[in-house]
Amino acid sequence: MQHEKLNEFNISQFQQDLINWFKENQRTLPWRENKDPYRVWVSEIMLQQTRVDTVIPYYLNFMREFPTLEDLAYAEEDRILKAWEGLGYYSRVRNLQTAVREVVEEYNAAVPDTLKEISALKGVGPYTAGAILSIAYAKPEPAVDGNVMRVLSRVLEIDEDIAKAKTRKTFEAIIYDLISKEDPSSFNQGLMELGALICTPTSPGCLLCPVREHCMAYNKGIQDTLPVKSKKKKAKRKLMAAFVVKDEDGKVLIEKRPDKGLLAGLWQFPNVEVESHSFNKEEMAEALSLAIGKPISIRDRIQKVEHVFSHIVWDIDVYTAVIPIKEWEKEGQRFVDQYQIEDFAFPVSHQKIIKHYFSEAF
DNA sequence: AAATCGGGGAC
DNA sequence: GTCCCAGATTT
Repeated sequence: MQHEKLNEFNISQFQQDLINWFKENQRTLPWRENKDPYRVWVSEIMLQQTRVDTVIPYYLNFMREFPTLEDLAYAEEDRILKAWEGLGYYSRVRNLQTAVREVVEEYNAAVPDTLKEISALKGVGPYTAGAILSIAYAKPEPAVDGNVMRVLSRVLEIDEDIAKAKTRKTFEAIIYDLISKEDPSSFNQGLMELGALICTPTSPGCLLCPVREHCMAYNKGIQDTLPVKSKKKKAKRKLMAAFVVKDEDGKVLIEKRPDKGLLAGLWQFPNVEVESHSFNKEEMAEALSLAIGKPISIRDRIQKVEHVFSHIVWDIDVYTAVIPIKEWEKEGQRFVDQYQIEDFAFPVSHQKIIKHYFSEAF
């Protein structure tokens, strides 16, 4: 039994109009050069919650560094994180490597082509599984992302809240009936490309839309009221103190973040959360001692950094400190100069500190 | 079901 | 400032 939303809907004509438009108007993108499952996979992970224009240079560099599944499987963690530096959601690349290693070991380096097997891989959720299966293996599986929910909410006048997790299942159920069995790749990519180029979040270009005739929202003139999406609450502010600790050679102390949680595995300057930003040298010295496990006195406050995440805002005061004698370098800590520091992956917030510190004569 | 997990670009 | 982006995982 077909989904009720598709009664009186011309499915085959919709498929044809969408696929023809996609074939004529799709952008030339590096991951569309061929259908190599590994290349498709990497692109889909990078594209999660990330714009095409942002991904392109990262994708080109990543495929140059890790051209094959095996290259990625055997790479060191600091190298893959460096390749991901600035892209955000860093667990994506750690999960990708975990999954690639499983494919090498369990599937003889061939990306599995069944929903059950591919969905079991780390970091491969419902969207990514459908995207790889349809694009690389021509399997008629739905790949429901934000674009698809926006486009179909308008075409079929669906007013479920797309911010709710279960709403994705509604669209998946519809797409099983709607998807082209002859060309599921162009169908899925066509929906996404349409969302990116025409059926945009604000002021959709309906007059240029290839499926305008099929669109219930357009025919009612209510395309601007869809999709329905509840708002998320705003980020919480955290006051931080970060420290550039310099040794007698002018090298600075960096440390590796824990392998779980926010910015896992990236490198940073020692830092702590503070109650307030009053510049009190004794207070800050105590905070620094807590951060690196050594008593050291503060020299100056040199910079203020504000960094906005989705759910947190870091308000960082940056201090310098000098140690007279270099006497330690514990596990997960390094003293590096301004050239060595380039080999380590830093969160953007601390890249701002590097840039400022090494461009001035402190 | 809600929170966590980055960063940037468009408005 | 707000929204949202080819989402997945954890709580």
